[in-house]
Amino acid sequence: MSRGVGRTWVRAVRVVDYDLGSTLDSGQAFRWEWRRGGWEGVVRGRWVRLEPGDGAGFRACTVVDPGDWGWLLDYLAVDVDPAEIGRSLPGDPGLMPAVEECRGLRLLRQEPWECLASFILSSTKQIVQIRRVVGELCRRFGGPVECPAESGPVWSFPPVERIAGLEERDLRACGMGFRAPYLLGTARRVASGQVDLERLRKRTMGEARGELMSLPGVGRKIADCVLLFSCGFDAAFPVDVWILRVLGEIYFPGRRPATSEVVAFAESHFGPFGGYAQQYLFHWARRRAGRVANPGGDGAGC
DNA sequence: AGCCAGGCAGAGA
DNA sequence: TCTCTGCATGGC
Repeated sequence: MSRGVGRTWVRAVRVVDYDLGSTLDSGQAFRWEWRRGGWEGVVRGRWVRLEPGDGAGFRACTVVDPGDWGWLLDYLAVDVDPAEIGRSLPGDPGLMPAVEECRGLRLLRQEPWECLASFILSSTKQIVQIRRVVGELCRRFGGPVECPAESGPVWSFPPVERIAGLEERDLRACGMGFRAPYLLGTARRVASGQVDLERLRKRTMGEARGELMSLPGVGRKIADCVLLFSCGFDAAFPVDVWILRVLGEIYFPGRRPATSEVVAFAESHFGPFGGYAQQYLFHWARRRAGRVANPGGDGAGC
């Protein structure tokens, strides 16, 4: 619920090599918006504003009591050390520019349902379009989230039970087309308790992937996105059209490898932090192609 | 105007 | 197992 009065909580987060723009606007999450010099979004049901700092961190603001801020620091993965990841990844010449330029990018620890639903809606859609459909889904079926008047209104991501209770036409009205029955079918399976998204992170990556791929509209790529962006499996390596192209350029010059070949290669080549390599390459390739606005960037890269 | 987008599922070889 | 196709919608 928007309101014009009320107090604000502020926390200075001290962290090096953290770039909010490349983290929040690299196609992992679809709800963050750049407004008046800060990134605004909803994390664990709370409205949050994040303002870039002087290079040694950033500033976080909420309008409800944030407690110890642990929920936000966990979501943003501020505990992750990019230097350790850089040492773990292979020193391939073709990979190095992406690793160096995207050092400040973190993999978020998102809520599984929002992540899964968003990526079901992502298939053969451009990121700008995914953002629009997800926004429409929240506007129609989410609940009000308290925020400053000048930032609102803001809605939560609809709970799985809410989506499960809708009809296919309600979802199609959001502009998601043929993905509507996939989202509805998955929502109903999750809401019924047949699949427990919260427990996926406690299982092996292979088990969690199999569970996700049993859901309608979820294949290998979308399953890997959920493993990587919400379950903490940093070795997961989603292969989409961008990654297919960029890995083709670097590792398969002169031919066009099949997706299955690239998936198998990535699985054995990049190691325990392969997912970071994947996101570095994805963001780097999209930035190179001029598909990232990069607001608030310092001009020095990602 | 036409090609393509952070794919998936089903059919046929 | 691999390849091909239909699927809604809209950006560039």
